[in-house]
Amino acid sequence: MKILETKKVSRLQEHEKDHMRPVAVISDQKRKVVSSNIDVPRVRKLSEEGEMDKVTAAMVLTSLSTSPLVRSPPSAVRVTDGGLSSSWKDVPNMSSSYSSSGNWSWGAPSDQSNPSTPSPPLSADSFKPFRPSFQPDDSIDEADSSHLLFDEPIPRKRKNSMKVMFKCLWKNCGKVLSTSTGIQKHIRTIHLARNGESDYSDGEEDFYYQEIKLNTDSVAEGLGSLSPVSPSVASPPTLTSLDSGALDISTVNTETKSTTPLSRSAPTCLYLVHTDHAYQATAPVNIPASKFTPSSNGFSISWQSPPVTFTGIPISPNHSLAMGIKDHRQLPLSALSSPPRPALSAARKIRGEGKKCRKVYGMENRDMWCTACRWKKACQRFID
DNA sequence: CGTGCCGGGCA
DNA sequence: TGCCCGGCACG
Ligand SMILES: [Zn+2]
Repeated sequence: MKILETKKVSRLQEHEKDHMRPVAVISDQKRKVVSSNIDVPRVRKLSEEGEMDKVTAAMVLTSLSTSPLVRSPPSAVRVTDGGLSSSWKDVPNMSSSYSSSGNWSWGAPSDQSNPSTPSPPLSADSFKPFRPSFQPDDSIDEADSSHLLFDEPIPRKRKNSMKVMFKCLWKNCGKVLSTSTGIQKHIRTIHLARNGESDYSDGEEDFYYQEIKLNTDSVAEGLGSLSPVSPSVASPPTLTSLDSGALDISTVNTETKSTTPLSRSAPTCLYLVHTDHAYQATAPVNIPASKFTPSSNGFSISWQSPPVTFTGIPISPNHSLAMGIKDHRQLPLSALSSPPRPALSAARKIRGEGKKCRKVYGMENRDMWCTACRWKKACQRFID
């Protein structure tokens, strides 16, 4: 233990690059190392409510993917407090199943949880009793038989040929594109009505599409299951009709389009769930999430909710991506005739899209990564 | 170039 | 077994 600290200290000192940094704020308890002289006041103003509920709302939206009712919001995009007008009964969440499957002991044997949760300020505490008017007999999935995630014993095994697509989760839109940027642009322009700015992406689109992986072998069946609506998804022979340019064609969701600018941020009020992915390190179990509908094959929904930074590290609230408007065309050649291609995905992993602990918390807050990330293993907090 | 993470090394 | 790092793939 001593040595550990010393080691760490040495490392830090070596790199001592972050002098005035809110770094070790949390790591005090156990390894107070350098924190002795840093001593961050640890102020936490819960000022950014706006950010918060926006995020949460987005999360909710994500969860109820294809919500039954649509009805545009009566008014007041977001009630100040408490006034949330019920409506959406409940949110069937996605499969957040993560049962320490063999590997390392993610369980976090009830340790870290210090009196003052080192975790991000707004953590386990705010466990809101969401679901305002909830009928017990209704929904919430029937079979709560915790079907475990991966069908295979070894989840982390690279599948041979997997193709990853992105499906729009908007109400009646089921568009499927093959590139994340494509789907993002689609969502931005079509659903979020961000038409004005060509490409100004705040992370919001991330919540409205889902990354699906389908085996190239059984492409047909895969698509069939996950595209109940939207005729355009039929998926032409090879790749889908990917193309950022011509996406506004085809299935233009009527209501969303017609409801004028208000339609953006469709989810409206109902920002309460606040799932707050309690990360396994501190708060052992739960992540308020029921199961994903036990339909056919369960593909992984990319949930993830950016934990709303804190301390002032910018991470990525609105990173002004400085991309030119360059034409950016899809090189057509690549699709056809690609003998030496397949090896690409076969060899290694496909690199999950979602931000992992490292990017979220940053190098400086390394102590609040999940153990896996700290050890450069597959992240367990933000699975994808 | 930064990031995710597998394989492997060290205690 | 816990912890960490080299290094590689990938965007
Ligand atoms: Zn992680």
